[in-house]
Amino acid sequence: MARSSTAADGSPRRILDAAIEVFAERSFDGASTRDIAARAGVTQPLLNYHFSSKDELWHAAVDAIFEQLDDALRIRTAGLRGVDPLTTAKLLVREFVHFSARHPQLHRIITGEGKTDGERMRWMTDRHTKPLYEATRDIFTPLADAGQVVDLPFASIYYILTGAGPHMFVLGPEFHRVTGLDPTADDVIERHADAIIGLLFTA
Amino acid sequence: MARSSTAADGSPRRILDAAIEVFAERSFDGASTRDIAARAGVTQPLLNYHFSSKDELWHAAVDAIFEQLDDALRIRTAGLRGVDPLTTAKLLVREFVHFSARHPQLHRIITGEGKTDGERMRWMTDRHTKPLYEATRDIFTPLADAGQVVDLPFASIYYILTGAGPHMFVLGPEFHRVTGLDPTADDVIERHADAIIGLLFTA
DNA sequence: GTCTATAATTAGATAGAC
DNA sequence: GTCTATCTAATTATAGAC
Repeated sequence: MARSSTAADGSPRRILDAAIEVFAERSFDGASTRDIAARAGVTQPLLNYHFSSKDELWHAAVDAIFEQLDDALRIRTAGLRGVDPLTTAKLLVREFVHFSARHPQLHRIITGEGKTDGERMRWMTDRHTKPLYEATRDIFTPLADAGQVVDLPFASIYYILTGAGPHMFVLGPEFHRVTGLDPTADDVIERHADAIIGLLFTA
Repeated sequence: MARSSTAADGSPRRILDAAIEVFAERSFDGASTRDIAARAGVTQPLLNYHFSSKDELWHAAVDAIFEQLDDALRIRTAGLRGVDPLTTAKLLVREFVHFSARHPQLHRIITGEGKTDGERMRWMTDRHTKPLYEATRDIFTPLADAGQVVDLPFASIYYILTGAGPHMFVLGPEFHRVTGLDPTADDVIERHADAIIGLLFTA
């Protein structure tokens, strides 16, 4: 079991949590190590002590946020042995929407890096995004064969799910200003999960 | 009629086009005015001559890219007087997906700024995003009343459309690496537009 | 209108005390 | 393990020649 952390641990953990926040908000170039250090309550050179460079800190932060997603999805499926694949898939999609609402940092980082073909994008894609894509495909393919999922190529389904699911939370401040709704409110999150599930599943 | 530009004009226009590119790729903080100047083929102080600061250049770039969207949508609806509202709405959604594919910069900038509650986010939302939201709502509301649109609150529909529609193009490099598909290929774009329309409209 | 040169600030990283 | 002090490089913006 891995630390999901809400802070409280030692300096490395607090630095990592602050790094996730700042990298998500400002992207890699815009994030300053001084800002990260300030939010972690430590001085800036301490980041170089625990993580040897800004680049390595970024990699560690991305590992940590993806690990939090993996944990959330794994916990959701644990002890679901007898449940049918369709119900399991819907529960996973619901958990994914909930996670995106509670941790908009993940998709903020993904959209910050996935748009340019650089070293960081390739590392993140090979290590995290592609395995997630393939695991999701393995769950959806039998359902699609059984006609229980909307009839679209899986690539479309995946990018519709990961686009539509987190978007209102990624743009939380904008969403609130435009609609007057609170993207952190339980009923808004639940209704959005219902909407995504209703769109993607046909059974 | 406004310049849609593919470059070729004077320095201010070339600087603006380069600024859209770089702000989209690296977000505001990560974009350097030297990089923008280099891509525009001018020296860095010239940006301050034409646009007085990096901040003003950003505002001008955002106005320009939203103007390009407005132009594309306006041209699409021009001379569509006799066409019924449902067909018009579908054509607009299709045009929106096409625009997002050809100009992923727009939603790269939106996701870069809409995630933090700052001065730029508020300006962009009040001036561009909210009016677009309201115009879209005016088109969808009568269709929803007639049962021709999926039965969801409009806020959900809008953030599903603007999340799912552009996402594979915003993450173009990642999408290509994960799926092997080319997000600039005409058939990929067309099929994605079909998918979005199929999901949102019930008639 | 566009350039070169440069000022003022801030970035990431290192040295060394404790 | 954490700090203060500081180095070097890169940032935005300005001054002034042409």
